Amino acid sequence: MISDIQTIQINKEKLEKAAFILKTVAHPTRLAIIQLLDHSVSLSVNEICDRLDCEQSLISHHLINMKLRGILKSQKNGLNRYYSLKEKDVLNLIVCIENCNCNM
Amino acid sequence: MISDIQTIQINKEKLEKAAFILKTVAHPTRLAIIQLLDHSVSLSVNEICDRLDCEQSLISHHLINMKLRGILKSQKNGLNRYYSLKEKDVLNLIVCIENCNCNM
DNA sequence: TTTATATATGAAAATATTATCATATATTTG
DNA sequence: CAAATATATGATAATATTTTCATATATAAA
Repeated sequence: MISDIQTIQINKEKLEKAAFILKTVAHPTRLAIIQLLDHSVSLSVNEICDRLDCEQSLISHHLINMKLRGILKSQKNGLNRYYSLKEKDVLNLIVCIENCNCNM
Repeated sequence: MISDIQTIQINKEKLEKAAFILKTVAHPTRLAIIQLLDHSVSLSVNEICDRLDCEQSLISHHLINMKLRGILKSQKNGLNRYYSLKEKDVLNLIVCIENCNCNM
């Protein structure tokens, strides 16, 4: 089938999913968490709080949110819960943006 | 200098910029606009409205916003204003997400 | 110069996200 | 078991984003 130049199929559902992932990542603190986790196997909530100099509850909310959205996974060990990247793929996003010359 | 495993330098300003670009793109309608523009040299506001079945003023807001943030550029011709991608690089973001298996 | 058309603007309303705080829960240790 | 510690939870407040609507502006055409 010859596709009409004017007719680009926009898959609404796909775009919504994409936007959803992007939104999850589009926050300085959450990007920072992703970077931290990229450099270690896993980190406890408190370790992340310390490194980012950020309040426990706020970090917890972010972590749970990112886990819920499929970007992180976690594992409990004693008192601690260790979070890690579930999808290393998200790191590509960060590389993309860094290479993106959107001049601001 | 030997870098400490524990000490990953998080560049706050850089992350804020990255989050800013990501936020700009993290919206279904705006992703759709980017896709449309990727497939044509440029499109007028009305053309975009029609294709996305979306109200003029809303699209206009989105377009102006994306232009302001360095993702689009525009050119006026008579009554129309034609928008186009300023940075083809942003398309990589979309490819990244599509390849990202964040399971949701 | 009136009329029609395309786009922009700006305020207000609707909605979503993020941060804060107080406290709950779970686990470990003494 | 009581105390200490790590994390989670949930309500609320603070902010930010998105949508809507009414209208302004600019250009073209009759």
